[in-house]
Amino acid sequence: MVKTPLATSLTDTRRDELAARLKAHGLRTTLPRLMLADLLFAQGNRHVTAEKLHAEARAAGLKVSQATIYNTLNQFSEAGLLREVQVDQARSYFDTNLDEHHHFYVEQEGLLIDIPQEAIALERLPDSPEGFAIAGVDVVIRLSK
Amino acid sequence: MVKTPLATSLTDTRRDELAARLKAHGLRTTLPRLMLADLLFAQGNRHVTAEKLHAEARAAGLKVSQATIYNTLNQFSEAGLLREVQVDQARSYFDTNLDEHHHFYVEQEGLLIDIPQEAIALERLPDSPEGFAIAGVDVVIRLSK
DNA sequence: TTTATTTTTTAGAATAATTCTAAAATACCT
DNA sequence: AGGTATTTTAGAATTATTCTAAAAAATAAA
Repeated sequence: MVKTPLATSLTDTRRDELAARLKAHGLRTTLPRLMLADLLFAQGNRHVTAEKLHAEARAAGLKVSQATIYNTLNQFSEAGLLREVQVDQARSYFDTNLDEHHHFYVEQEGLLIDIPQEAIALERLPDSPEGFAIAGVDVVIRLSK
Repeated sequence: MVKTPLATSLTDTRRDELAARLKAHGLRTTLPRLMLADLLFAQGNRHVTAEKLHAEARAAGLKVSQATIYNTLNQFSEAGLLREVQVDQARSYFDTNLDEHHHFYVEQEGLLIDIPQEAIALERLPDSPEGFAIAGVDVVIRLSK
């Protein structure tokens, strides 16, 4: 008899999909990773902080430690399942949208909104200083009420 | 007899200039502020972290506490003498260049380089979401070797 | 399937940047 | 100079994140 702690909340198909995705990115399939992946990837693109994801996980009945949240977010980022967004030096935000794109950020509410790359015409770009290559171009449009 | 601890490193003219600048921005003239302002504004535009400024201050012979460095950087920012730049969530950077402009950032070296606003053609900008106004547009070009 | 090996998870301590606190020092006003 | 408000300070407190070393779980081997 197999113990199914709460993986019940995932259908078999869903679990298989997510497991395949983890494996494809070199990550072992574990219950915390499956559940966190489900929270992250179930509902279109999202932006989360470690704290928010932890709260969601607990709300969903997953008893997972803070350290695992951080480990998972970092591993997912390194594996290319998430991307870290730099908008607030106080908190790290992780974005499930892997396309090149930009962001609106409402600091007062910690709210991040995607801007598709095509929505901004970044015509001219200055030459990089000697010996450096462009690793990425991030546009953040800061909003206030 | 007046004690002149080390304000000696500032000429009278320089001290008066800086004092006027502080006053114009609603800040009292104190020795720490004068000396830090001198470090910040003496040599064209600069980017500093609290730690770097503290090191410079001590190297210049100013015995100033860490708390004062933070207070001063924050006050100068609020007063509009500095602008905080968001490129690294681990550290706060402060920029003496108040013009609207953008940045190259070399994460590995903690190196920030200004890009004049005109050097980037930000043609189309998307409409802000209902009820929000644009507070600023920041472009960060991340560089690597 | 049992066993051995490697990877994960975890609680809690550790770290690092920054802020807070309340007391001593300094600046400014009259 | 004297009185009041503002600054500075040392050190404690806070917060996000990482580290540690041990227990748990996953894969590989037998």
